[in-house]
Amino acid sequence: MRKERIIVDRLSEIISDLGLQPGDRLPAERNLAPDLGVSRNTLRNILRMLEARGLVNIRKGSGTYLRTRFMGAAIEPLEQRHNPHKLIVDRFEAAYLLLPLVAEQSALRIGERQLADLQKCNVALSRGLFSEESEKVWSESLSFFRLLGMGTGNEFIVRTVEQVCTIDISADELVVKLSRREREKLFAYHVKILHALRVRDAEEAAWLTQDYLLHLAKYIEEHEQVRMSDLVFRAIREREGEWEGS
Amino acid sequence: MRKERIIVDRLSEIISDLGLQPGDRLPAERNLAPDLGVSRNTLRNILRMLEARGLVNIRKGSGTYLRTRFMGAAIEPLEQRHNPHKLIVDRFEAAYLLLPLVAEQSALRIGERQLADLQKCNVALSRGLFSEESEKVWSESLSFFRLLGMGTGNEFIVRTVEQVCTIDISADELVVKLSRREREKLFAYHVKILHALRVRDAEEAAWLTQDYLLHLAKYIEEHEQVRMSDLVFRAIREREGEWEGS
DNA sequence: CGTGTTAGATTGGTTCTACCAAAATAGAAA
DNA sequence: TTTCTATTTTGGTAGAACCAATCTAACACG
Repeated sequence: MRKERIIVDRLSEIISDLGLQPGDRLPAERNLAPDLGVSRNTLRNILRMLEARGLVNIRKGSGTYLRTRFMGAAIEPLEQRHNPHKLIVDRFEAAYLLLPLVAEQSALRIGERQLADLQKCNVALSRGLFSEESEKVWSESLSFFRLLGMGTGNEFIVRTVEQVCTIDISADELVVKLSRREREKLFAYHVKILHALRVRDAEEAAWLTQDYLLHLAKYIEEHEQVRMSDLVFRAIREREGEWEGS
Repeated sequence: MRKERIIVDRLSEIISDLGLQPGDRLPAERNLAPDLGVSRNTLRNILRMLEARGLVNIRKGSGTYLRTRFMGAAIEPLEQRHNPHKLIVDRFEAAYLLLPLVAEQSALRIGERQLADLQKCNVALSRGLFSEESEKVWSESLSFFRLLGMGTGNEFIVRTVEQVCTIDISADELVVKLSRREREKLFAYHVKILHALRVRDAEEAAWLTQDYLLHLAKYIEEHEQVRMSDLVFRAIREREGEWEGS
């Protein structure tokens, strides 16, 4: 993935040399590829990636158009990792902030079919509980929140959830190993959240989602020597008291 | 984009026919491509897209591994556009929900350099106010919020803001024409938001951001015959009272 | 028997060339 | 001027050849 970064940097230079503004068309692939020292095919992969991130706008037969001049900056955060765990820390912070809102809206609008999908997802999860491949379980758990996002029916919210709920194995991302007991605990949240959605209790759904995330974050802090962001850290400490009671 | 959907569906069938579970390796690209009736090249693009969305896990020299069995559902929402304005409606709703939180966090952590970037952005905006190219002004306005997102230093939040603040010209997206007076009004928000960031007033930054969005949403409702989502619609009506006073 | 090494096969990644399809453009005809 | 058509430009797909990381299994050694 490092190679792509170099190419995007070169591309940024070219864009800035040409003085391209948002909305302008950038050179055709056939001309651009040699300048970057890669094949057209590889360039296309990169442009597709940039399109997925909304930095560029590809129109068949017409050209590829620049959407924002802050291109380097958009890729930049990918390497500011002073902390090797920055990815997972950022992920949890973003999830802590955004997912409860998503759950709240989802509770208000989710349809029967989507509730059924969530049900299926939970069933798959519960089966996974008895296997020892914790990685799979975690990945199904992410699917649950993806489906939750779809419940809102809002395309942009779905995309946001996708971003937050997608672990990038190709990066050096932490793979969390969960104990059996912990898996059961977390699964209980899934059940409760689904129930809250069914009875349209938006507030409860949001609260449970946040609780789930904080619980998981605390577990990771303890077992993987990861220090969460201040925001999440404080939120965990605040809620710990309530957990004691249960 | 419709073709990709069909192929992903076929792929889902194959996966289910083979009884593949999350974690299993799916057939090699060379074997899979013919079964799907596409070239290996095209298949690779699709697999890359699925990887970006976290549905599969590609390992060079080893194979492509399935991560979740909910594959078809992940592509679905992209085509439910009964309402031609659904894109902009969804966009405003997502922005209304998410951006205030982003502004709040940004106010707490944004650095001097990034504040300077925002300042530059505002200067560019104010210059644009006197030209008649309202489209570009709007695009700079989006840059403002992009930079705001970067102020949080959280990679995932940045990506989220990118999604929400990026208009997709290739889709049939509405291009908003703003009157001179309206542009000045909206620009005033930029100045106020930047000031709030400078003095680290998180609450004020969040409130102003929300206000800005609702103001703009109301304008679009009136001038473009767009009916915003219920959530945004109600929020506008609630806040209208406060606007009267000013 | 166990273990480390190595050669070959497998698999994703890249390059190259040719061609297809949508879009933009220029020029002829009305 | 407007409208239509032919041409050019541009992104999209196809298929073959080759590179590089990985895995596999046979082999040699202790």
